[in-house]
Amino acid sequence: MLKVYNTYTLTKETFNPITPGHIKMYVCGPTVYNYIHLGNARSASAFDTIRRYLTYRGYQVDYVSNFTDLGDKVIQQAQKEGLTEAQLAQKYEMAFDQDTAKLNIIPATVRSKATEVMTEIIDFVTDLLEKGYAYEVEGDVYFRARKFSNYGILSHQNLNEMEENAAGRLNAQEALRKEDPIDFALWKGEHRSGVQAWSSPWGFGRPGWHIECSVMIDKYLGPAIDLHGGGIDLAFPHHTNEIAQSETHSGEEFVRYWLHNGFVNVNQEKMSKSLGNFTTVHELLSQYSDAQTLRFLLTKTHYRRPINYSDTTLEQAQIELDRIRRAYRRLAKRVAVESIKDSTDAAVEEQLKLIKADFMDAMDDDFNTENGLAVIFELVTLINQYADQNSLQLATAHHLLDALQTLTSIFGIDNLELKESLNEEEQQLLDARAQARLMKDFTASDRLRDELLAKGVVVRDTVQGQEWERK
RNA sequence: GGUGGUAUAGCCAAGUGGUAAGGCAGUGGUCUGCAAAACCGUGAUCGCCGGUUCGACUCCGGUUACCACCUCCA
Repeated sequence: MLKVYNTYTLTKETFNPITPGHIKMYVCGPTVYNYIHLGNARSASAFDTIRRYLTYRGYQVDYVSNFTDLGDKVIQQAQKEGLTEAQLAQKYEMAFDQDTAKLNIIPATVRSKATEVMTEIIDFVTDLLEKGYAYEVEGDVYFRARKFSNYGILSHQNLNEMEENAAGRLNAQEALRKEDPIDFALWKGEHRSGVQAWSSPWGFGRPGWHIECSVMIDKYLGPAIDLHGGGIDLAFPHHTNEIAQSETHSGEEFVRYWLHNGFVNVNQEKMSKSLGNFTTVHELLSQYSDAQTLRFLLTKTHYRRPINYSDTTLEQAQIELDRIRRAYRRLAKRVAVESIKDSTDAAVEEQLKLIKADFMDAMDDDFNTENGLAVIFELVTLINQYADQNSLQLATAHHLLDALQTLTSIFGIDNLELKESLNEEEQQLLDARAQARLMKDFTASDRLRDELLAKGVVVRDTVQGQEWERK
C-alpha cells in the first residue's frame, strides 16, 4: 500500500488517486532566467524518481510542469544579456532541457510556458473578480486572502502573525493599494514601455507570481489533481496562494497530496541563488563528466531530507554507483562469454522475488529511496554471489540483471553498461600484459599494470581473463 | 517571536515499544603469482534531563544545538 507524506496535514497518508490507476501530477518548474543549480535539479530529480516509481507501480501518470518565462527577473536578466525576454527565456529553457536530459530526467508529459496561457490567466483572474474574491486597484488585481477561509493551512501559519510580518515589509505604495497586507497579486500593472506586458481588462501588465500554476493545472489536468510537488520553500507563499485561487475558482478540493522536497545544503546551509553559494548543473557537468553520479547523489537521499553537497558526498555517490555497476558488468560479462544452460535457479529466483517485494515496500513508504537503495545493495550482493557460482543458469542470470537495471532506472540510472573504451595505446598495453601473463612473466605484467594504472585504467585478473575499469 | 524539520557507530544514513538496515572507511579471513574486485566475519545503545511502561532509541514533557519558512527562491 502506497503512503505519501502530505504537507497539508503533516502526516503520512494512504495514497488514493482520484481516478483508480491514473495519477494527475504537477510540479513547479523553474523561472528560466539562468542556469539551474543543484537545488533545482534536486527537485526535478526527486519528482522524476517519484514519477518513475509510480509508473513502475502500474499507474498511468500525467505529469505537467511549467516554465516561468516572464517577470522581473527575466526582464532584468534580459537587459543584462542584451536579449529580449523571449530570447532569454528560450535560451535558458533549452539549457534546462540539456541539463535535465543529462541527469536522465524524463520531460513532463505537458510542459507549458506562462506566456502561452495568457488568455486563460486573464479569464481566471476575471472569474475571481466576478466571484468577489479579487479587486482591482489602478491596474493591479489582488486576491482577498482573508476571505478564503482555509488560507494558510498548507504553511501552518497564523493569519494574524502573517499579517504583522507582511505589514513590516510592505512598501508604502503597495500598502496603500492593498485592502489587507496579506493579499497577494493576481495581476500587476506595467506602465513602463519596452518591457514585456500583455493587454488585459485592467490595462497592460503581467500575471502575478502564482496564477500561472493554478491556470495550467486547470487547463491541462482539470480542477482537482492528485499530487502537487515543489521545494518546501514554495509551501508559502506560492502553493498557499495557488490553493486559494484554484479552490475559489473551482469550488473543489484542488490537490489531494502536497509533496515538498528538502534542500541541497552546502556547509549546512541552503544552496540558493540569493546566498550565492550555488553550483549550476551546467558548470558541474562540464568539469565532472559523470552525470549519472550526480543524478544518483540527488536521488539516493529521501526527497524530504536535506542533501549535503560536497566533494566528499559526490565521491561517496560515485563509489556506491561503481559498486552497483561492477556487479552488473561482472554477471553480464560472464553470461555473455560462457555458454550456459538456459534454465532457472529456484533458490535464487526466490531471493530475487523477496528483493523485489522489499524494494516496493521501501518505496511505498513515502518513496523511501534510502531503504530502496539498501535493497538494491542486497541485490548487488546476490548478483556477486551468483556470478561466482560454477553452474549459472542463463534465465536466472538475466532475471537478476533485468531486475538490477529496472530498480536502478527508477533512481534515474538507465545504463549500467560500461560506455568507455580504451584508446589504441591502452589496448596495446593490455594485450601485451595478457601475453606476459600467459608467459608467466609477472615482472613485465606488473609493470604494464602500473603503466595502465598511471593512465587511469585499473586492471584486474579474473577467471575469464583481464578486466579493466576507468578509475 | 511564530511555524516546520533534524540530532543514531570515524563518515554518509535507515529503523522499530522488546536488546539498532545499508554504503564508505578500518580490521580478520577466503580467493589471487602478487594485487584488485568479490565473498564471509567484525564495531554503536541511538543530543541532554525527566516521565509513562515489565521494557524506549522508538510514546509524553522539558531542554540544548543546527537548518529552513514567515520577502523572490527547488
